[in-house]
This record gives sequence, C-alpha cells and structure tokens, in this order.
Amino acid sequence: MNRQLQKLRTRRSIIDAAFSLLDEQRSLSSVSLREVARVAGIAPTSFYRHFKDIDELGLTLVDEAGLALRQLMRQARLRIASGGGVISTSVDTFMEFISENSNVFRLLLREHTGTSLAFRAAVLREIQHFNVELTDYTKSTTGLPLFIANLQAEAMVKLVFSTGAEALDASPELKKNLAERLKLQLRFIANGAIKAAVN
Amino acid sequence: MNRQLQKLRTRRSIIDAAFSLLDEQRSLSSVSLREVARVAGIAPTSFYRHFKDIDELGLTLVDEAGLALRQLMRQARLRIASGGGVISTSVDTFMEFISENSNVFRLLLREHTGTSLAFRAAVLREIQHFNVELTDYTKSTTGLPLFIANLQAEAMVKLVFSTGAEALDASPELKKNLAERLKLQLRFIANGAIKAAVN
DNA sequence: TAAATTAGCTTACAGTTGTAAGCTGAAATT
DNA sequence: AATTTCAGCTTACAACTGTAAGCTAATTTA
Repeated sequence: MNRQLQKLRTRRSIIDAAFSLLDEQRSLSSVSLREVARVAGIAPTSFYRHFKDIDELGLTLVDEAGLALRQLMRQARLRIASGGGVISTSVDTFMEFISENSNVFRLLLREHTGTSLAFRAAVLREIQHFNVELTDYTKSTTGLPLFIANLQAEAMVKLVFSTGAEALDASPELKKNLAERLKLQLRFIANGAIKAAVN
Repeated sequence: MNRQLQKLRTRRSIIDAAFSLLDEQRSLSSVSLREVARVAGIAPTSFYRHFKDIDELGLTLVDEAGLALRQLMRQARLRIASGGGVISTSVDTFMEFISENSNVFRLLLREHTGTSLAFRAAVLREIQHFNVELTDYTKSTTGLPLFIANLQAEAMVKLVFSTGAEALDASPELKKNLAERLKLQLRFIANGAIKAAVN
C-alpha cells in the first residue's frame, strides 16, 4: 500500500466529514475536532497528522468552496454561449448550484459574516474573484466603462448572494419565486448602470 | 427595595452582558450561559430565573436589535425631511448607526445566516419590517406601482445590508468609499426601477 | 535485511459546559 | 406578626472539549 496515497485519502475523508457536518445547524466554529474525527473514522489525535488546527481545516474548506464557485461561473458561461439570456441563465445556474451544493454555499455565506477574521478574509477573497470575473465579463460584453462595470458587478454579486441566502431555507416554489424576482432586480441594476454610463 | 425593579435590573444586566460579548469574534451560539452570567455578575444558575434558555435570551437580543433598526429608520426620515437627498442621507445615517452600534448590527448580520433557524426567522422578520416600510415610503414618494416599489425596496435593503457587513471590518477611509459606491449603486436600482415602470 | 520514518492508535488530564437539587434571606402577602 | 414567595446562591455531576505523551505496526529508505 502506498503511504502518501493513504494519507491523502484520510485527508479527504476529514474534509468530507467536515462538509457533511456543515448543515443548516452547524458552522465551522461549532464543529469540534473530535466530531470531525469521529465522522472521518479516525482517532481525535490523528487529526493533527493532517492539520495543525481546526482553523487550518476551515481555510481548506473555504478554498474548496471558492473553487466550486468559480467552476459554477464557467458552467454558467458555457450555458450562456449556447443560448439564453445572460441574467436568466446565470441566475438559474446559481440557484441550481446552491440547491445541489447547499452545504458548500452555506459555508461561504456563514463564514462571510462569521466570527473568525481569517475566514471572513478568505471568503471575501473568493467573492472578489467573482467580482473581478463578472466585471471583466460585463465590460467586454456591454462596453461599459470599468468604473461603472465594477459597481454593477459588485451590486449584482451582493444581491445574488443575499438572495441565495434566502433560498437556502426556502421551499421549491418560493425558490422559483425568488429567482424570478432576482432576475428583475438584476435588470434594474443593469439598466441603471447603462443610464449612469450615458449621462 | 422593590423586588420587581431589582429583577428587571438584573435582566437588563444579563442582556447588556450578552451584547457586550458579541464583538467581532463571538456569535450568539458561541457565547455560553456561564459566560453571560459571569459578566452580568450573577451565578450561572440564576440565569434561569430570567430566561428559559440561552436561546430565549437570543431572541430577546434580536428583538432589541430590530427595534434599534427601526428607530434608525425614523431618524433617517427626520433628517431627510430637513433637507438632503433621500439616498445620500439614508446611507449616511445607516453608516453612522453601524459604526456606533456595531455589536447590534453584527448580531443581526450574523444570526441572519447563523445556525439557529429560530434566530434566522427572527432576523428575517425584522428585515421584512424594514422592507415594508421602505416599500411604502418609495410608493408614496415616487408613485411607482407596488410590485416595482417592493422589488426596489428589497434589492436596496439587501445591498445596504451587504455593504454594511463589509463596512464593519473596514477602516474609516474605506467606509467612506463604501458609502459613496453604495449611493451610486442604489441609484442604479432606483433608475432601473423607474425604467421598468415606464415600459 | 536492518534501521528509520510515520499514520494512526490508546490513554490521560485539565478545563469548560449546561443544569439539577436544594438552601437562604429578604420582600410581599395575609 | 406569621406565612408565603422567590431571586440568587452554593454544590454537584455527567458530558464534552482540545491536546500532550507515548506505543504500534507497516511502509520507506539505506
């Protein structure tokens, strides 16, 4: 048996265990090392062979969540390229993502306003990535000036994330309703941005 | 000595103790009953003479925070009446509020996406109040149709809260910058809503 | 093949938590 | 004046936490 491989596997099972514990009732700070170890199927003290801290594990989770988010963006772009409105397609893709990966999105959402400065900073970094990508995209497709495109992207991301937060607790019908309202609101922003650019 | 009065005083000191513990590193779920009791200057078990749970205390805190928020709104309206742009004045008032009552705002923000369904629901209720009031205000001052006014108000509240979250960690200069950007973004929404109403 | 490394284990400990049981003394009621 | 009520107390306990110390067995290296 390869030792490195086995170690990686255990590491993975720790990460997976942590994600599985992050349901609607638990946050990173309320998940204990022992609990993670229990679910991962290792002794509590073995945890330290893989992570210095529970916090180090937390940062790893945030990184993974951010990665998933960026993959989501790429997926949305592909869908847009193959037809459909930009806003509508993006919102639908996003809503699907948070339904299927609710624990991943919940992590980002919760730690975004959580108790650990390091986690908040890490989440903010991921959101910044999102902002930058959306700004570029907006600029290149609409020709808006950078400053305006940036403001628009930032507002949109905030609105989308806020609505996503609401959608996490919502029933399927309510989710659909939220998505429709969100699309209209994003159009408000897009149109308002265009008007600001013209003046 | 009046007994009822004394009990109310102790209750107050428990609430104040809890608020004082909710700094940038602590959330309701991470504050222990014993810790609150310690700061309030009572024995741990005396806590139960006032609240059934730590959760019951939490709901009380959310209520108080919501109250403070609505007082903020009234204050903003007064300021608007005595001159100054609606958006600009509101944002300035809001930013002052979260600077002066950062623990109160932090509570709402954190529990909004927190681990307790009851707390999330309670915060959502407070935000709904905010939404309703802003919708009414928008409808009566701009004459927009209810549906549009409602969408606009909701989007604005989400954007303001998101930016408020960012402002909590920010330096004074950054805060100013955030406020200016927020004002522009709110104008995007306002203008976009008007355009939607015209079409 | 012998020696070194190491992932995971068991045991152990001190610190914290929520809360049950029951006492006390002062305020309120009769 | 006698009785009841009750806010706050002390003591106690079982459950949980993070993590230190040190063993084991299997893989890796020499």
